[in-house]
Amino acid sequence: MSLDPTLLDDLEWRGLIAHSTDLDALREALTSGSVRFYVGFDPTAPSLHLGNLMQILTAKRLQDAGHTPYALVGGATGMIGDPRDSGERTLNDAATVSEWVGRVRRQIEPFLSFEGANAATMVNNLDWTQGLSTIDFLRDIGKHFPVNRMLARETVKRRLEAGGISYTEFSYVLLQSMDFLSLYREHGVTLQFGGSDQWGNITGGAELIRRATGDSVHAFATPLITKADGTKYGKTEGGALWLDPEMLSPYSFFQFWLNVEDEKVGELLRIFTFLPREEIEALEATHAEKPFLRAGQKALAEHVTTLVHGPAETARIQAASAALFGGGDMSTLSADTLGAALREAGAVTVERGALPTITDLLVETGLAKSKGEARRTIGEGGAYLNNTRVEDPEAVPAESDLIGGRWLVLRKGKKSFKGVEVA
RNA sequence: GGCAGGUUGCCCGAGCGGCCAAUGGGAGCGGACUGUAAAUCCGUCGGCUUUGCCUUCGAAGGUUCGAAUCCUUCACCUGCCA
Repeated sequence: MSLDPTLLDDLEWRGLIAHSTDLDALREALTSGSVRFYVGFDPTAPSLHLGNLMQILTAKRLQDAGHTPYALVGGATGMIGDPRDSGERTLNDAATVSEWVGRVRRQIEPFLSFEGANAATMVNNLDWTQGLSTIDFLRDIGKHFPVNRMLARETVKRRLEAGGISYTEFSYVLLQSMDFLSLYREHGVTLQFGGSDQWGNITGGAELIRRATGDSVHAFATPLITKADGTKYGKTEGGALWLDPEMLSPYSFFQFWLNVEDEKVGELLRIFTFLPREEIEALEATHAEKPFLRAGQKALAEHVTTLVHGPAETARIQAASAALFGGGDMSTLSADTLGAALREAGAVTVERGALPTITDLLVETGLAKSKGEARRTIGEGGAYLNNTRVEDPEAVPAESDLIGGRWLVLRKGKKSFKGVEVA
């Protein structure tokens, strides 16, 4: 595999480097041979999410440019949990963490190539921590960490002000730093990157390597993506923006990208797609001129959904979105088209001849969490059957409402659709 | 270990015996305006068999006609002292 010398320029142009160690030294390393690099993922949930995707794609960019990935899933660090501002984490038990390790691995694998000269390797930090004795850990690792430096870290400072931090989480940085040292010694890994919230842990590792071996290694951090108003990204009605289709339907995933704010489209295209620079700049120009076309959002939704859920699924979602958001008269749609669309959006089946009220249907489809909420939605004028507003909470759909003889399209607000199939 | 303060709905935070399903802000949800945007404005925001009923104010008891509000015990958190 030949090296792509423009890699670092491309990463910088895409805005993927928020912090870094000496960039000139890194550039030198990246152009003189295949650099072994690592990026870590802690199994703190059964699925990875939006923020992790940025790291996965960045790893793929590096591999595509000829460098060698070590993808670390934190079976050990996941047992501890890195400190975050929202306070002390609840510890997960070993069985849970171990199951999540497997799920996270399977999510990462499709993005990397495990063949060829720069094949990727999956590693688990449990492998080099579980046999380590406390005394060895304190002598070999702990000795290199001045507590005054650890206390000065931003997250720790904030936690101390906001009510304290346990020794467990305070020690997290030692574990992650040890990972870098271990991968450096065992595999010759000389570059680590991660999210900017991990920057303290990442530099901790680089510093540990320097103190323990005298060698200097490379690191960079990707930026934290925020909405235009500065708040955190990655929320949908279902919670975080999960990559697992069981936890967030591909349809909702697609919709998330399609609804991205105008100001963020360019940034997200650069970070989350592999489109070349000229194409992204052309999209941005189109977008600036005619924002109402939302060409940027459409390209973004299509490309990212294809990366995560595949081209076939993406095509189905696009057809579904077109059918549901096309407005107008739904009764002209064929039952097949509509059925496919509604299964993407989510659908429930009810028995023919025993149709429940609109209120009950809103609850059954999950559009409303309780009957009270369903009634409220109807009272607010936010409930629609086949694109027609429903005003009576006790209304029952008629046989003549069934599209193609078996489908009802239930909508709450502007964007939430669910199907009801009468069987 | 001692002393003091705290624990209220998704989050923050009022309430300090009846007028409390509980002020206010944020988030969320719906409507209007739009481009399935942003901003703004309006409404809504425990549950139900909904002119009423049921369950909520860290947990369990108690006082009272009546408690989120008073008392007791327990749990957890914070600060100061040791």
